[in-house]
Amino acid sequence: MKKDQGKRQNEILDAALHLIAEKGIRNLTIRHLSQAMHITDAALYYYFQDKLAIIQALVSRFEGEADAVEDELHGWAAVEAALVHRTELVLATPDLARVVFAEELFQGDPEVEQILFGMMQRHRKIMLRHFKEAEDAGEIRSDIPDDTLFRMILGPLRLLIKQWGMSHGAFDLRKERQKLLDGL
Amino acid sequence: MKKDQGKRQNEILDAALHLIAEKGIRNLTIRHLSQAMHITDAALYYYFQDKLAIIQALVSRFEGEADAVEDELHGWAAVEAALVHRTELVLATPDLARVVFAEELFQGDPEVEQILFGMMQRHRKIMLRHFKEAEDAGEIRSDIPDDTLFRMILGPLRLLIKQWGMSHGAFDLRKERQKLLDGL
DNA sequence: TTATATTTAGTAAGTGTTCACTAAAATAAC
DNA sequence: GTTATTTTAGTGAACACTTACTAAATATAA
Repeated sequence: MKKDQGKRQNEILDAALHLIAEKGIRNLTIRHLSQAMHITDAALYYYFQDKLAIIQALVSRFEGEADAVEDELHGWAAVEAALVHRTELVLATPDLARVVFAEELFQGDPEVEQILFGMMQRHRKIMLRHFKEAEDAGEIRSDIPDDTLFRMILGPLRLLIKQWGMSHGAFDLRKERQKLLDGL
Repeated sequence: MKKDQGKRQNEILDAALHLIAEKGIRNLTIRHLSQAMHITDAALYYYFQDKLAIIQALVSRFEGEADAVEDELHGWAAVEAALVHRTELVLATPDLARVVFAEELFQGDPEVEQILFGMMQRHRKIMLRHFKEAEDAGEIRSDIPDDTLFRMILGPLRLLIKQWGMSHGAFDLRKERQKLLDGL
């Protein structure tokens, strides 16, 4: 169980993500996953301890991708960059669009829920910091509470990505994202 | 199979909603549902043809509640009323908060997906009509495309309700809703 | 040969669903 | 007003199948 496990593990995670994107979390079963990988179900346990480990790895991997923060930017520019980064991430991995903002999918798995919750909190903190900078720089109104501001900016983005995912990429995500940024 | 089936059916739907709100859609099984009702699993089939019928009834019932439209209001007032109505609905049935905007929960059931899609389209049309009226009345900017406007208003509301649901009602939904309306 | 990778063959529990049957209540016939 | 019939609301066992998971044997590659 040594060297190239990581590579194969990633292939498995890709397949897992695809299964979820296709038909929801209920479709992510050991059997389906092994069939998608063209191996036996038992073979999966060579790479992951159990099913939970697969889901956890999936979630963790996403956080790694999502938090490629651009530390050079500040204020409103950083907020914009974050929104752009999210949509680009989704464009690069369309399966993500049907999973990213679907926290309910993992409802019932307390351990996964906790990981997800931690992720959201971290992300929220980063955004709030950017807001503060933007307010100080006079780039945005300062009469709106931070949490409300967070909802007013992230809410539309989430809905946009969700609509795009549900429609299976039926419209131009970049174009709609730009319209949204113009509006905000 | 006649008269007061409706009443018992509704009790079953309440229990079903509760099960979903608790631990996600995976927790809605015939066995769990029958146990929650303190009857046998077989008895459920006295009231519903199959499991799909239960989910369909649940979704349909929600639409009935959600579309209690106030036809007297127009323009921005109607938009505001709609947002208020949604939050009040959620407050009245907190279990809803963990299910309402979680379309992914039903991913994979094509029939349910279609019902849900129809619901969303109808809702969207109603909102767009209100937007048009509000624009004509000069109550809101008219330089933002309708779909973007829809996302900018409904997105934050969805996120707000979702956060409230995930936190199990940890904050004052009415207060946060008001802050949101002030911001918009 | 020795790690690495995968299969075979199985487990116990859970899934939706159907079946034949029943006690009690409401309805109809006499 | 009692008897006969039907409806209501359920039970309990079985069905065919899926779930996550495991131990042991086996093939593949260095």
